[in-house]
Amino acid sequence: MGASKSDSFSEKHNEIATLFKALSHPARIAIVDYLLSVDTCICGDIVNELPLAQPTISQHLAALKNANIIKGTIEGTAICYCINPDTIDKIENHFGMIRHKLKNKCC
Amino acid sequence: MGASKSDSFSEKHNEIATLFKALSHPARIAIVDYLLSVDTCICGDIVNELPLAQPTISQHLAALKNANIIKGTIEGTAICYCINPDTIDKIENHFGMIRHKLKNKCC
DNA sequence: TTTAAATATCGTAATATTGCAATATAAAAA
DNA sequence: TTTTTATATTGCAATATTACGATATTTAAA
Repeated sequence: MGASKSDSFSEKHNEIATLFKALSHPARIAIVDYLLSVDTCICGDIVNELPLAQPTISQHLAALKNANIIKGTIEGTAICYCINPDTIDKIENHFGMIRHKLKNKCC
Repeated sequence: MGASKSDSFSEKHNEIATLFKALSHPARIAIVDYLLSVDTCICGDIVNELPLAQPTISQHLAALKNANIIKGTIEGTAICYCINPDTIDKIENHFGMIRHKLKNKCC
């Protein structure tokens, strides 16, 4: 074996793990950070911001898009990307739950 | 190639990505969830809670421990695990930053 | 000291991820 | 229509992750 036994875990646990996996690479964190660092959605020019080849960045963008962490809108030959606040909410809510449960604990 | 080019990214981005990577597997989410579901720290018996073999769980626990997400204390032959609130804080702060930056945006 | 228990480590096979060159696609500009 | 620009896809090599049987380690109990 070697494949992740995702069938053995709850839908919820798989969903949260998938979101974290999308954020588990420094290039994808850097992309999110960059999208947040500018005032508007970014059309093109993400490739120039990172030390990776264009196909690699395209893959990372696809991973973020697939997890609904970013949204892309076609704008001519370019694509405008921005953060999807709904997904950020989802992750924050998970930590809210953790925080709440931690309140009742000793450690 | 194939290795992650972590040298090309900032310390900060690598650190955050490492935390998310530790949480990017459903088994590890399930472990965190279980540790939160009981009132006290858990000594032993994590193995019985998950549909994975003991060495596999040991590996997942090591991954969580390595990322400082959980802490383990030796208690006889067993080990008592609990969540490390400081690391949860660190992740929450990151989302606080994201949330703050999102406030000024259009999407 | 021997035995039992809980957990860790080793070795290894299966699978997934990362990265990029080459190439394809799609839309605007010339 | 041809060219240019921006992004996606394919194919493949390098590396990382996941899982578990076998075995080692460690400590308590007998």
